[in-house]
Amino acid sequence: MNKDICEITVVDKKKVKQAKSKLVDQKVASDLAGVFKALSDPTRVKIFSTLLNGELCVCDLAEVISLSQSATSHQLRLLRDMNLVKYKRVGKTILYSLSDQHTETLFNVTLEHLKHGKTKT
Amino acid sequence: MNKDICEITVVDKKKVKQAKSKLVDQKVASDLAGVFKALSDPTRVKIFSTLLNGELCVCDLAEVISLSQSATSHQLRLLRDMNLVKYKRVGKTILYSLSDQHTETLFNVTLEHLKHGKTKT
DNA sequence: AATACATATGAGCAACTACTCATATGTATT
DNA sequence: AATACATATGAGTAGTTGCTCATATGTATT
Repeated sequence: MNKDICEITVVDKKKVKQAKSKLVDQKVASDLAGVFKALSDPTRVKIFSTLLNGELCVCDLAEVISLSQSATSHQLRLLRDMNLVKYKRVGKTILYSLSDQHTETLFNVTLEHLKHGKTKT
Repeated sequence: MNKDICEITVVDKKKVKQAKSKLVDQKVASDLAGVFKALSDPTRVKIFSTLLNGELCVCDLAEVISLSQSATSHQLRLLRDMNLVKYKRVGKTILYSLSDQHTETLFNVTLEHLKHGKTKT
C-alpha cells in the first residue's frame, strides 16, 4: 500500500532488491523479538538469573529480588506465557524453575559478552 | 526500605539468603536487559537482520523493511545509542552497518533456536 | 549561492508496560 | 468446615515506546 515510501529515492536498486529477498518474514521477526523481549526488563533478568541457581517459590523469589508478591507473580505469568519458566505445586507453595535450556544459553552468552566489555568493534 | 515485602512468609530462609547473595546487581541486570531490549522489537530485528547482509543507506534500508524514512531513522538512532550499529557518510548518503560482533552471534544463536523449535525441555 | 537530496530530530499521540492495590482462588491445617 | 497461608488476577495508573507529521541540518550539484 505504501509503495512510495522511499522508492523515489532508492539509491541502489539492486542492493535493495536483494536485501528484500533476504528479509526475514514478519513472523520470524516477531518471534525473534519475542524471545529478546522476554529478557528485556531488569526485573525479569533478575528473576531469570535467580532461577538459574535453582527453583524457588514465588514468595521467596519476591523476597530475593525485593519485589512485591503481586508484581513478582505478574512477571512470572509473563515468563510463563513466553515459556521461559515452568512451575509445580508443592504443598502450599508453587515452585518456579527455568523451562528453556536455549534461553539459559542465550542468557549466559550475553552475560559473558557484558563481562568482556561490550560493544567493541 | 521495603524489608517487609514478603519476609514474614519466607518459606526457606537459607535458600533466600543464598539466592540473595548470588543476585546480579542492578547495573548488570539493567545492562543485560538493555542488550535484549535492543532486539525486542520486530522492526529493529528486521533492520538488524538486513544489516547482517551488508551495509545500507537509510533510504534503502527503509525501502527494504517497508518503513518510513523517519521511523527508520528513529530506530537507527536507538540502535546507535545502544552501540549495535555504526555509520559512515558516503557522499549524500549515510551507510549503516553492524558494529557489534557479539550481538551478531547472539542474534544468530537465537535464530537457530527458533528454527529448531523453541521451548523444548 | 541556490537548489535538491539524504538524513536527523522534535512534538504529539495511541498503544503498551510494569507496577500497586484490592480481592479472588486454591491448598493445608486445625 | 473454618481459618490461614500462598499465589493469581483484574482494575487503575504513570511511564515508556514506536509511529507520523512537520521541519531542521548538512552535503552535493548546478
